Amino acid sequence: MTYRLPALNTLRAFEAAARHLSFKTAAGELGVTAGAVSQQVKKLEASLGVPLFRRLPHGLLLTTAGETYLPLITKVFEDLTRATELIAPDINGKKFTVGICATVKAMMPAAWPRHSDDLHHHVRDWIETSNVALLRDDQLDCLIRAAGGPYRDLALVVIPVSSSARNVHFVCRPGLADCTQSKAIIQDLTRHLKQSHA
Amino acid sequence: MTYRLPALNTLRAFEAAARHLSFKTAAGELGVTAGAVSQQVKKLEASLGVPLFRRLPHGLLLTTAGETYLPLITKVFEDLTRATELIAPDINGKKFTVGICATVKAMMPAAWPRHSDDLHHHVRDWIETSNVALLRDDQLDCLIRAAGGPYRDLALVVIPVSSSARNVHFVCRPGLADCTQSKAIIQDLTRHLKQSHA
DNA sequence: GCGTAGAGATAGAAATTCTAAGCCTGCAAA
DNA sequence: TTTGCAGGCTTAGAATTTCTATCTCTACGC
Repeated sequence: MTYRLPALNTLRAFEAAARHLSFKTAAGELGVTAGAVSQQVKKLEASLGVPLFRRLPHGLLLTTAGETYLPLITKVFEDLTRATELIAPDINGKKFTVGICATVKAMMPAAWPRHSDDLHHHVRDWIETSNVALLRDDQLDCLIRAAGGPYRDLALVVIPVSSSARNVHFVCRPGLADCTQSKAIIQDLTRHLKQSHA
Repeated sequence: MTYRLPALNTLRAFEAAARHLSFKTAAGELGVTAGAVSQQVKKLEASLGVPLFRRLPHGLLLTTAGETYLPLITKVFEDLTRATELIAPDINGKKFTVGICATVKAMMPAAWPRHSDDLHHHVRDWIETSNVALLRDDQLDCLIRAAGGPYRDLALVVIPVSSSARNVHFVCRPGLADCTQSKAIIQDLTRHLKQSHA
């Protein structure tokens, strides 16, 4: 039972690019540069012997083959995600360890995050720091800090702060940018920052 | 829609190792060393946070998690193979370009392979050569030659030849070792060699 | 006991993948 | 028309990942 498959990582690039019809956007989702996605897709097309995209000067279109392939590949990734969650719930479900810098902490209501609706479902620990390196070591799942950067290969969500204060940055590894935990934290953060500085 | 998945190539290693309950055999199937498979599997287990195998001094057992995971992952690879064949039939179906060395050619009946049952379904071209390098360039899909080697990262099927003659080697890239084409060629070769040298 | 088979660790080599530039094309606003 | 931009392509070299080669260790069978 030998499978003759294209390189698996190229499929990841294809799937994201095809969903967004853009190498650049896909690159953002995957946390790499557009050139990397372009190369991966080209490699996939070469190994299949079939073009998957039509490159237009301004964007992408799927070929018929790509059109056929996309939903099948998406389903494969969904199945894979489900299978993985089944045996390793932690991979998507584990509570976050969150870093937060003193500046932002000072901007929040005194009782936060203790009084936040259901943040405790998503967060295990709060650590006062602004050290981005901890994200790369997996010592933190995300970091909330005053605007800074650049963060290179990390994902950034800018949380707008009205009035004079500097914006707040939510930084994490790209894969974690829109998981449940990140979304919950960002939403709560946004709401409180709006109230405090209205 | 960001998937949080383990590294995809590690799944390939897990799937093969779990099917064979052996890193060594899996390594053969994948065309790498056992150490490489061991490392990939360890990486997968680390990223899942769950052990998939119990390592015994003489072999492997699946843990409950591994037991659950295997059929799901196998199905993913099957789906992937089907999807890929759908848009790129060539990837599994293309006819082989076969190299055969003069020595072996001389051992075969004069009319071979012309008179072989249905080898023409599987072979596009026959080229007289014994140059293994052509396999790596994809100029050949497989090579039939007098015993030699080692072939390093290539797969080898030894075709036993009775009596005094040297064995015959069927060499190809690992992924092609047991696809339809290879099997058909090996079977036909074996039958004729047995007849010629009985 | 002794030989062997298979898994684990590790250092260095090999291969893959990513980035960083610069290029090119067409759209859109001035 | 010109200028700015957005997005894809290409390429060299850097960074990272993966593989090999070696050696060690444990149990099994003779």
